[in-house]
Amino acid sequence: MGLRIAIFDDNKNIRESISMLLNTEPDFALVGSFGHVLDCVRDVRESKPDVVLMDIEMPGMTGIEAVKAIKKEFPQVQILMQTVFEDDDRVFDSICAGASGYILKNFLNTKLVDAIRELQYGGSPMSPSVARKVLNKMQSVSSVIMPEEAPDYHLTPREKEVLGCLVNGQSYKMIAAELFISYETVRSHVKKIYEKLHVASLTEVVAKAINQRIV
Amino acid sequence: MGLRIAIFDDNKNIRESISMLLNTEPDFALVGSFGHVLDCVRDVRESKPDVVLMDIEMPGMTGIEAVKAIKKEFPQVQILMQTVFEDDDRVFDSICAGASGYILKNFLNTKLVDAIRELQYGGSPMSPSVARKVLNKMQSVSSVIMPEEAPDYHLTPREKEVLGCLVNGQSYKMIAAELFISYETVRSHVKKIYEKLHVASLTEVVAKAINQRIV
DNA sequence: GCTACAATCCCCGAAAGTGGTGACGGCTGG
DNA sequence: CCAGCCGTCACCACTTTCGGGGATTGTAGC
Repeated sequence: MGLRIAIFDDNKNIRESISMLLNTEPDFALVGSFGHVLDCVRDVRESKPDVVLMDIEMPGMTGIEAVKAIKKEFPQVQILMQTVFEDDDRVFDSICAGASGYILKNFLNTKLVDAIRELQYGGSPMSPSVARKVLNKMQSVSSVIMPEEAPDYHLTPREKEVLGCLVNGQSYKMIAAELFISYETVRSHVKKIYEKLHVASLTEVVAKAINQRIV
Repeated sequence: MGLRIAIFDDNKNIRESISMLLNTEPDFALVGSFGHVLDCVRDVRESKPDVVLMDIEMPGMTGIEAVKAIKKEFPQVQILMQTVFEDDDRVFDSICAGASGYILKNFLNTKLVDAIRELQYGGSPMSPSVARKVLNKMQSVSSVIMPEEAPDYHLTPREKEVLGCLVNGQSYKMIAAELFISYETVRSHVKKIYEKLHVASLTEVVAKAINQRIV
């Protein structure tokens, strides 16, 4: 049984080149070749490919949106992006959209078959230069998702509970009702929280709590 | 001029194997070979490598911490992680720590020299299987850093400015002073913001603004 | 020229939050 | 057993925010 492959590329010559490349591999079956992505979901549904080659620069809907749409309907489809540029943001966006590999058009001839094989075996082919961009992006966002050791403010469990309600935008009254305590008690907790977080207003508390992931 | 390389690996045999591998390349210079990372910063300072090969499994300080320490002092040093496992989390942690490449020990013989060359040229060598793990991680965190399509609330520039001050915990008075407008004007803007964000209190505004990165 | 809207300003009454101070029971560790 | 902390509640005086109005200027678009 062969590997079913579909191409999306607005350049007819490239589609034909790829087609010829794939023909050299006996177990590769080209099941679709499309010049635009406007009907990409339907195209994929009908051609049922295992692997999709997607040009990142496409007229109409961009290749990245197409990836999103296809991945949403057919999560198991492996998508290999092909592009002439190594644009940082688009590499990143493609990955977030669900692309599994990234190949430069300059290297289609020499690398395409290998790349597809890698996809087949569960890898993510990408050139080291693209990988570098991915890593850079990753490092730049790691500070966002890991907000350098959050200082411990020694909040008691109850205080954390109140804090959680605050960041949900609840008023003292609402919190009192939810926690089955009096309005004044909520105030007491909030006052303690103010002291411990060294702030003086609700907005500061909420901002600090969210930014430092105390919630 | 050659490329200066240092090795950190607790296995003496591996260090020697690598040493021999590197010797086959005339422009590679092994400037350090260390069995532990306890003095890694000092070792790097003294041996001044361009590229560091770091074993991820090390006694005492872990290789990942070592990467962090080295990168902090010498950000320009390229670090290639080597490991026997393709552990998702550690791959991810290494990248966040600042590693630039990832190579499996099984493939040291065939890939090491190529990998170092890639590093030299500004790439990030990694096997497709490792790349896949990186991509997976990336996709899983993308939802955190891009919290489901941020709707556009059509805030005017001025409103965004006020909103920015709010999430900094400033009171209306302080904002008025900072933006050189009257207290009442600040109120007007805030009222508009309330309408547009469909909220009814400052805390909700702050929470929404931060969580949806409107700031 | 008219409309739309951003940006500025104003007032009032009601609601919510802030700061300080004090108090009570319960539980824990020295 | 007593000091210390958590969690609970209360009162007072004060500031700030909220939710309705309404008003003016200027600018951009039809």
